[in-house]
Amino acid sequence: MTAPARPYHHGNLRESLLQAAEKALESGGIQGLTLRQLSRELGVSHTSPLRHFSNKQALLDGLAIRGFERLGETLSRAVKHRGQEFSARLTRLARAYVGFQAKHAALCGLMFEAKHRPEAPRELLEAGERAFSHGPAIFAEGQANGEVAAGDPARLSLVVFAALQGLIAISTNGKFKGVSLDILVPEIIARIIVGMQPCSDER
Amino acid sequence: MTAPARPYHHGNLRESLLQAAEKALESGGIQGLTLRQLSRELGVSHTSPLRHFSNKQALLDGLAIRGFERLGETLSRAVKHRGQEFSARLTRLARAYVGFQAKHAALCGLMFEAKHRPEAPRELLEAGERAFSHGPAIFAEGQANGEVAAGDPARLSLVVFAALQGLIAISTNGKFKGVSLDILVPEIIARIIVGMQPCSDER
DNA sequence: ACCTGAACACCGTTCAAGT
DNA sequence: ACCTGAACACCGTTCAAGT
Repeated sequence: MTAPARPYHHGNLRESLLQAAEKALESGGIQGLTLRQLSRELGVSHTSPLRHFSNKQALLDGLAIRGFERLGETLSRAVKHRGQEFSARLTRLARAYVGFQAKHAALCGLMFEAKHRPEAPRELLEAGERAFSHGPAIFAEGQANGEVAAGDPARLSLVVFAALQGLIAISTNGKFKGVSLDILVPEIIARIIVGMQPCSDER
Repeated sequence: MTAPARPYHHGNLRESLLQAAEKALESGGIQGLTLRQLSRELGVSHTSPLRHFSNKQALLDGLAIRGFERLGETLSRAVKHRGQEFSARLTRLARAYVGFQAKHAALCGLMFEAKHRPEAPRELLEAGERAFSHGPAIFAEGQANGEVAAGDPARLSLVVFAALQGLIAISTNGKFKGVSLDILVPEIIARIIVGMQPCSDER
């Protein structure tokens, strides 16, 4: 029996690179994320990363894909409890989304920038769509319960996520004109939901 | 009479740098924007830019400030006609905002990134606020005409701009799931406006 | 299969010097 | 006041070579 699948000098460099890259991103921004610096930290030669990622952008894409996967898990947990009424679930989802972005600001910036490129790999686009799929899901369930007006759940969900995403983009340091996002998020959700309620008093 | 205020080797390098930088940004993205490359194009030494901007970030900030100023002018033109009804004006404003971002995508990315930094200069933050001031303005006028429900105009405007900003961020290549922003923008505006109309049938 | 080291063509920034 | 040139400490990527 030969030695197990233990690579040459490191453990599994690909995984270590992604972890170190994310740490570097959170602490020093995209500026501090350098293949050579990563190599130094992991004690390998400065060309080793190119064995696992064909270039720097490929590593960034890998980081973005994992980011979307974790975002998806976070949103999934937020909408888990099916017993609640629609507006409560949507607010939980919105808070989870904004919270994730606040916690991983640099990573989220990278995620959307990576997704925007025309040459973005299919895997990345799919990871993004999976992460956002929890929105349409609860809208569809809300419609099934008669809590939400008819319409394409994906489009209804888009309005909410767009508003949240824009709120984050426009705000500075988690605030807009001194008002915390914790306060603005439910306010915005409430305002948008009004336009999505089924017409109980048709005339 | 001595020679007029004609600088040493160039015309006015500061202005030329900003123009060349914006051109480089639009054509090659932030990647292609390099002090040394700019210097080469303008035929000056590679350290000349540092005479006018203390470092690269200062030049990027300058670019962002001008970007916000031009955005403000664009939005100002969009809301000029006071005779129209509120919803038409808001839709024009929204289209102008999305159009500007579509036309100057890389610049807009830079603008918001620059504004997000904790060390962003005061001048930049003020330019940003001025650009967005046209939103609250038409909301206030809409309220004066009885077309919009009561509430802080800045907060009402925020909901709309956040939704637009997020729509741009979430979409890829000007589309979301194959649907053009030209279609989605008025749809979103219409959906949000519903929640802002004054209660004509109070009970 | 995986890693290394020299080499190449770039960067931003500093600093003493020039006109 | 404005610009230059050498120098420093970095980059990403290629490529022949090693185990």
